Amino acid sequence: MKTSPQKVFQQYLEAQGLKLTKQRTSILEYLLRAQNHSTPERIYRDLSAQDATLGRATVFRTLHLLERAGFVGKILFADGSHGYEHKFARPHHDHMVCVDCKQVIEFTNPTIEKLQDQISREFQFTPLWHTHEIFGRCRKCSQKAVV
Amino acid sequence: MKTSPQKVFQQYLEAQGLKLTKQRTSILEYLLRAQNHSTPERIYRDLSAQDATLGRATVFRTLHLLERAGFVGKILFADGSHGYEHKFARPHHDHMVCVDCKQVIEFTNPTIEKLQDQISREFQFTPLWHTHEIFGRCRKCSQKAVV
DNA sequence: ATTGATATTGATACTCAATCTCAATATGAA
DNA sequence: TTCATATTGAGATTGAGTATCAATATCAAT
Ligand SMILES: [Zn+2]
Ligand SMILES: [Zn+2]
Ligand SMILES: [Zn+2]
Ligand SMILES: [Zn+2]
Repeated sequence: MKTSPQKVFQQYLEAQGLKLTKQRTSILEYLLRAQNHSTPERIYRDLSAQDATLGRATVFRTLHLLERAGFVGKILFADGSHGYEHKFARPHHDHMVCVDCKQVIEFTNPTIEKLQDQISREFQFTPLWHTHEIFGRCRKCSQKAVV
Repeated sequence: MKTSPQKVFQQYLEAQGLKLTKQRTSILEYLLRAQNHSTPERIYRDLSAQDATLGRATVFRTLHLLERAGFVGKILFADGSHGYEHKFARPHHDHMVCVDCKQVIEFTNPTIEKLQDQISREFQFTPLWHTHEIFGRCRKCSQKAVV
């Protein structure tokens, strides 16, 4: 039995008494397709090129819905803006963001994750999620920057 | 010989060919005084209560100036907004932010810091700064939330 | 202390992302 | 097919942050 993201989303909506609409499907599939991290504005621009009636509000509403459901996560950019990435069949990871070329490198470090839990426990803090981003210059941009 | 934050700021401005104004001093001192992390809007509201002529733009400009100089750092809140904290005579630290009462707990973990450098090295990434925030519920709010 | 080049300021207008409103529409259970 | 209700999109609105620019403050040189 195969559980596609679409199916999982559908089941989530059903469980919440919400409806599956073509807009929601279309935004979900955009995120599944996307290589880089997508901004709301970019999603809106790209999708409304296909379907001119798509509303900006729906894009924001759907992203919030997906975020609440835990199907997408935020990524912070160096300028303070942010984008989204889907979390279907992808383990938790954090980001290194190049301040020059905006490239995003994903990393995972089990030790850091464990230490975060340990620190939380020390403070009797109940962790729900975290943001861990290293800003700097990627290999290529580091070399250029020396010049 | 004592170097007050004010003195350090003054010297920085001088070195940059910038001028020391009463607005800049006043914003710096607000940050030094502040216990909690201050938002631009809060700073503007509080300071303009004293000096009704203070402009919003000056608050933003000064915060950016202080940030560029490395005298203040950002803190991210759970709703995506952010505040500032001064960095005079305070070692680097990261944050745990309570999603209920908004309380901010500061933590330091040398192992995590070292691991970040190590990861960066692996990717030949040159780290400049990082944001590491754990969102969740503080001790008090965790207890309430069980109810 | 006065002068003057220039950095700074604040009022205002503006931008842009994100949200709100609400009438029209789509969904899906019955 | 029906119909209660969840959803949508156009357009208005908010709110944080920025740009403009004439008036002002700073500070180094006199
Ligand atoms: Zn992590
Ligand atoms: Zn790069
Ligand atoms: Zn740190
Ligand atoms: Zn709390």
